[in-house]
Amino acid sequence: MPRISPINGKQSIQETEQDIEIESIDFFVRMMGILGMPRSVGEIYGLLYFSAVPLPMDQIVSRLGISIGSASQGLKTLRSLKAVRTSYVPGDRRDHYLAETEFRRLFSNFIKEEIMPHMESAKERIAKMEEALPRQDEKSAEFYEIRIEKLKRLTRAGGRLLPALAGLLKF
Amino acid sequence: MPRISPINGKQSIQETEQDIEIESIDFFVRMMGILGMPRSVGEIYGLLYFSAVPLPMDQIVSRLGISIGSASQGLKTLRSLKAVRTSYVPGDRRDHYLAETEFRRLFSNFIKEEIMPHMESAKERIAKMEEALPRQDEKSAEFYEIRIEKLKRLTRAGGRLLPALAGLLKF
DNA sequence: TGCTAATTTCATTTTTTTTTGAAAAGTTTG
DNA sequence: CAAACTTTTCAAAAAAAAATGAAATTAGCA
Repeated sequence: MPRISPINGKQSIQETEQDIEIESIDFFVRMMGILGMPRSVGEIYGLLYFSAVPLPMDQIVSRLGISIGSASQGLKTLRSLKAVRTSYVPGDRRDHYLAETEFRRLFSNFIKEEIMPHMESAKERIAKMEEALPRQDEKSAEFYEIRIEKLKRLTRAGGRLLPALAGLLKF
Repeated sequence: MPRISPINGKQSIQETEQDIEIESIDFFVRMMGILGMPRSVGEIYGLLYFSAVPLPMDQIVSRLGISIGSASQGLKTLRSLKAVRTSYVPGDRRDHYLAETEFRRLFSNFIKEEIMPHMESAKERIAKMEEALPRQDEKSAEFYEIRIEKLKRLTRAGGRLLPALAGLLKF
């Protein structure tokens, strides 16, 4: 989305801020994409990340040109990830949103909420495989046992490593 | 997908193997899902993971009930991730596929191929933000600088941590 | 080289996900 | 408590992603 520059090449402060905003939205749309989040969620976070003041939902809607449904849903997702929080603005009955910018906390939350539940169900499925196994005593049993053991090690390692990961984010 | 058991409660070896296969496919479909891979890719890997012998594509197609297009495309993806490799079977002109079961290697590849390129483009986008910034010298400039600095630390930390991650998988 | 089996490609179809917008529900304040 | 404003919900529409299958391509073999 390249914007039209003034003829003299000098940009106003508002234009500079808009440029950063656009790049920020672009940045987080892709980041959230990697994490499997819809576009609108990235857009909202990207807008809030470079906003010096908390923004109410209708501002998010008009600045991003998305529907109020998307905005409401996107903010709900971001709240559940603790990626945004509301801040009270005196004399205004609307909720105002602020981006959580401590990535360490964000990741730790993401792993806990979005990844760890999968690890749990993975363990259950491995247990089912083991149930299916023990009755046989022929040569092929060993092959299956080894493969199952590998899966167990994987989930064990994942279960330990992932929660520790956010802690490694030293920055 | 519960299967019909024989009346006497005893399962044949083939049935046991089918059970494990089904659980394996289920397991990897979800795993791959977390990593943003389509269902068919998980199915193929799950089938191959518990196959003692390398399987040709047409077996994959008939056993999973997927189209040859999906199978071909899925195997292509898995090959590019080095999650499967072909093995030569004398007297058969078809390619036979085998699952790579060393998860450490798999993750290292996945991070290198699928994640790191995004980190690169993230750095480029941050650079663009910085270009947009320096001209201004008012109080708000500091706010933007701090936020940009945070993004830089994030990508720097990510760029170091992620490639090291597979190495931490001690199992 | 020509024949055939195996695989890839890709336009189309199907399925899934995301967005929209309007109605319903909830809140605040005079 | 009722009017005005804000937010949520959810059925329908739109968009995006994945699967299909048939044609095109490639590779093995006689």
